[in-house]
Amino acid sequence: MTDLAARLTYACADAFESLGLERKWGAVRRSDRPELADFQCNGAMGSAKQAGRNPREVAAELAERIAGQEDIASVEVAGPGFLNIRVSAQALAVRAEAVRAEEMRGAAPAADRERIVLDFGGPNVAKPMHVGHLRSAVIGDTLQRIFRFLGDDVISDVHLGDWGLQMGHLVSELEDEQPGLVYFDAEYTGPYPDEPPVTIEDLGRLYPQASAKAKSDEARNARSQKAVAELQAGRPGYRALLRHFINVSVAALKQDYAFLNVRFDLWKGESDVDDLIPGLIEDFRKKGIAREDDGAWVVDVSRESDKKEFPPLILMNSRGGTGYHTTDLATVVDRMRSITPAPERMVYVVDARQALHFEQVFRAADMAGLIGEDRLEHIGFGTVNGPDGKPFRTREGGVLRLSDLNAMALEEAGRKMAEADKLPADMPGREREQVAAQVAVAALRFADLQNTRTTNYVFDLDRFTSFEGKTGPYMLYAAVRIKSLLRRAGDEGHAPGDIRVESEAERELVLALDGFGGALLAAREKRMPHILCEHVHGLAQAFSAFYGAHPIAAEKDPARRASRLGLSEAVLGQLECGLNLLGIDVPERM
RNA sequence: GGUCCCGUAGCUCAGCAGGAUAGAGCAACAGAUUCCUAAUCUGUAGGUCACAGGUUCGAGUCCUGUCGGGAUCGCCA
Repeated sequence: MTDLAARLTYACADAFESLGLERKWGAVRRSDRPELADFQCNGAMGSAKQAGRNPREVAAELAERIAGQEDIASVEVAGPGFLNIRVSAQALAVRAEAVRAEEMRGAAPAADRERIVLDFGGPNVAKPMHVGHLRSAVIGDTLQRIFRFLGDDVISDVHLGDWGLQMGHLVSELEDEQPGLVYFDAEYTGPYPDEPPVTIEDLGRLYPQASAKAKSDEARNARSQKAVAELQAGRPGYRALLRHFINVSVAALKQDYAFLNVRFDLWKGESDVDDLIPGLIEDFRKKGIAREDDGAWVVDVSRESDKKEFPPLILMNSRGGTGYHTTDLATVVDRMRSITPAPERMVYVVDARQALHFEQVFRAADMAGLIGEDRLEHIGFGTVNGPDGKPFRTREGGVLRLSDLNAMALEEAGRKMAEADKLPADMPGREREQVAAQVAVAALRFADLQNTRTTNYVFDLDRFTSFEGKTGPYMLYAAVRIKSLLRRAGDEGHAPGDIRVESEAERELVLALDGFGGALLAAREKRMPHILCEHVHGLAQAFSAFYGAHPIAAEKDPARRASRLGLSEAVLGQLECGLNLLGIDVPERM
C-alpha cells in the first residue's frame, strides 16, 4: 500500500483529468497549515490560470469529485483555490498498521529502477584519507543504501587513485630515502619481496615531502613525472612497489571505512584499467576524436553552445603519461564490458570542485560511443570547513586525517556519555565501547548528511556529538527509548495491539510516519540524503511529543495501551530503518 | 577577467515544478519530572529572505543588474 499523500495525489490527478486538465496538477502534499488541514492540493490555481478558468470554481469541482474517497474525512476550498484535505482516523490507523507490518516500513520501491554503478571517486593511495573523504564515503554509502532499498541494482566501487603523478612522487621519494632497494634496480628481474618496504606512516610522510619539493624544484618534479611514466610503461620494480603501496594503503582505508559503516562491492582503482589504455587511445584516434597537440593527445570536448571555456581533455600528455581523465574513460569501458548486464548509469560521488573534469570525461565518453552522456552523473558535494569558513585544517595548518577525526569523535562521544551518566551500572565495558562507537558514528554521519549535499558546512564536533538538537545522538536516543519502552512493556506482559488514532499527538505522529516513502523517493531522485534526515528527525520529534503527551506502557486502559504500544512499534521500525539507511546502527540500550 | 554556486532569525541550516501567517536546531527567556530513559517535552521572543528593478492575481522561489563570499578556468588529482 502506498502512502496517503500518493493516494490523495492519485485521486486528485483523476479529478483533474475528468475536468479536462493535466494530471500533474493533482500533486498533494502535507499542509503547511496543520490547524486547517492534513494535506493540501494547490493545483487548482495553476491549472485554472493556464486554462483561463476561475480557480475557485475549479477547486470546488475538484472537491466534489474527491469528497467520496474512502481516506478522506473532509475537503474544503480555501483562499484563492487551495484544497484542504483532512483524512479519517481510520485511514491513519490503517497506514500505521502498514508501517508496523511491512518490511519497507511504509515505503514502496521506485518505479524507474536502474542498474547503477556508484563510483566513490576514491581516496588517493599516496596519502591517508582526510576530512574531505568523509563526505564522499558517507554520502555515497547512504545513496547506495537508499538506491538498493528502493529497488535499484547497485554496484559500488571505491575506485582508488593509484595511477597518477602521486605514484611517481612516492616512487622517486622512496628511492631518495632508500636507493638500495631492489625495486630500483632496473637490471633486477625478480622476484620481489612479499613484505612491503613501507608502512602507512611512511606513505603519509613521503607524499607531502615529494609534493613540496616538486612545487619549488622543477628537476625534482620531472623525476616524479619520469617515474610515473615508467611505472605506467610497466617497469617491473615500480609495479611491484605500486602493489605494495596499494596493499598497505587499502588495509588502512578499510579500517576508516569500517568505523564509518561504509562498504564497497569493488575495491578497484585507476591502475586496474591500465591494460585498456593503449586500445582506448587507439580507438579515439581511429574515430577521429583525438588529435595531437604539442606532443600530447587531446580530445576537444567544447561545443558551440558552451558559455564557458572547455579545455580539451588530455588523453595522453606530451611525456606519454596518462592522468585520471584517461583512466576514468577506460574504467567506463571496463564497466560496460565486465559487468553484465551492462550498467544503465554511472554515478560519481566526488567533490564538487571536480565538476569540470567530469563534464569533460562525460562528453568524451559520449563522443566515443562508450555510454550516453545522460547516463553519467556527477554527484558533487561541498567542502568540510573549519570555524573560519575555510576548508578544515588542523591547528598546525595541515589537513586532518580521517582516522584522527574518527578517533576524536569516539573520544568526544565517550566523554559526553560519561558526563550524562545514563548507562546502566551493570553494562559491561565492551558494550560501553560499542555504544560509544555507535554514538560517534551517528554523530559524524548525521551531521554530514543533514546538510544539503551541495553546500559547504562548518565542522563542529561539540555540536555534532550533542544529545540535544538535530543530531545523530538525539536520533539514537529517541530510538533507544522506544526499545526500552517496548522491552519493559513486554516484561510486564503488555503486548502491542491494534492501532487506533485518537489524539492530536497520535494524528501528527502517524502523518509523520506517512511521509517516509515520499522522503525516500525524493532523496533518491535528487540524490539528496538530507531529505531523509529531515524525515527521520521529524519522526523522532513527533514521537517525543507523543511520548510526552501520553502514558504508553503505563496507560491503564488495555486497548489504548496496546494501541500506543503498537504505534510505538511502528515508529521504532521506521526510525531504525531510516537510520540504517543513513548508515547508523541503533544500540539496545544507552 | 570568463563561467558556476552561495547570501533566509544572534549562530548553524531547511524551504519541494511561484501559492495561505517563511520553518527547524542551537543560544535566550518562561514553564513541565510523586508516572514508561528530563540525553526529554511545552510555550515565548527573535526575519524589509544581501540590495535594486522586472514577470505574475501572487516571488525566499523565475528573469536582469549591483554588492559581498566561495569554487573553477590544458598537460596535478
